[in-house]
Amino acid sequence: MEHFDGQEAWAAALRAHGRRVTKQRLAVLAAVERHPHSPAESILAAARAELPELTAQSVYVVLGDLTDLHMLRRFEPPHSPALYETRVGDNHHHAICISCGRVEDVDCAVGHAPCLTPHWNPDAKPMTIQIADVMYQGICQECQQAQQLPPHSPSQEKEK
Amino acid sequence: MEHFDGQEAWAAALRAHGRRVTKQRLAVLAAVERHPHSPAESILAAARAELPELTAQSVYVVLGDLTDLHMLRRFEPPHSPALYETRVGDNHHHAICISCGRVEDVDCAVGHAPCLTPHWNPDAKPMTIQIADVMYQGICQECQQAQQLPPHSPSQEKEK
DNA sequence: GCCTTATTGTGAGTTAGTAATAATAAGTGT
DNA sequence: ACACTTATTATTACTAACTCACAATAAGGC
Repeated sequence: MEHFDGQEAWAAALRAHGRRVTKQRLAVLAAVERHPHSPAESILAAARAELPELTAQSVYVVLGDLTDLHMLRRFEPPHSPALYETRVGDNHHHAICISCGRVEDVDCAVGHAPCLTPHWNPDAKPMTIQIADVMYQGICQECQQAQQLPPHSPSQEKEK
Repeated sequence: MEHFDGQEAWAAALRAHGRRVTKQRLAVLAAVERHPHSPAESILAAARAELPELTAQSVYVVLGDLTDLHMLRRFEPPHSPALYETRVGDNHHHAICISCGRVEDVDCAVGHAPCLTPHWNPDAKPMTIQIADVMYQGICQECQQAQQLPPHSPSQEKEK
């Protein structure tokens, strides 16, 4: 298997954050890396491929802790459980298809980090902004085509 | 009571959308208008002030339907139930204090609707974007001050 | 290898909803 | 004003996605 270097990199990052290196954490990190934008349940399923005795509660605990450490990023699309990814620190955004739920990464829209300087209303008390989570919601090309098909030639290209 | 005109305006809007004008819907709309950025539970409590027999399930149904009609706007901050507001159609954003949960409205950052044109990665399939939900997360001034107090003069200004 | 304490597992409990159906009442026509 | 049709609401389950308390286990320093 070629996941030795990834393994080591994650282990080093964990130690750097003062965390013990456990197979549960490594399995979760590997699963998130292989399946970006996944909910806890899918991460559990993926991680169990290499660590069958892993429990759901451990996944929740590990995901929460690693998110607090900023080793993982968590975001919550509307009408969806929380999703996780390993791409952190670059202030990128997400586009979600409201029809099929597919998620795409989108680079920060306005250069570096202008998203972090909102225009406050005169009467608002400004906050110190740490992150700007931008969630684009729309319809992906596939779902658009599926909807535009004439009503009497249905359910043929819906497959994947 | 001076909520006659508001009452009538909501009633007209409901009719315009082909919905019947019920006291439940009017109570929910009035409650959301008076308590912007509120979760379903708070809206229920507020609406019951004028309509005690209203049920939680009705509030969920009404909120969902009115949101679909775009008479209400719904957003889901992280670690929070969905919040509702009557300010719709102006593509404004929200800033949430990660410490106390307070929510502020923020006008659209870059003029009119540039938030609606993300920069797609070369290999991504662009979606047709309908809304861009921008969620600024930071720390409000009050929470900031509370945190910066020296550790040995605690819990005095936390009260509201 | 042993020992301390972080980490994980076990099992129950909670929040924020959704779903199915029966009861009610808005608005239309008379 | 009255009846009637059907949207709307109430009632009652039921579920998803977590959270919490505590017992069992195992990392990593000695």
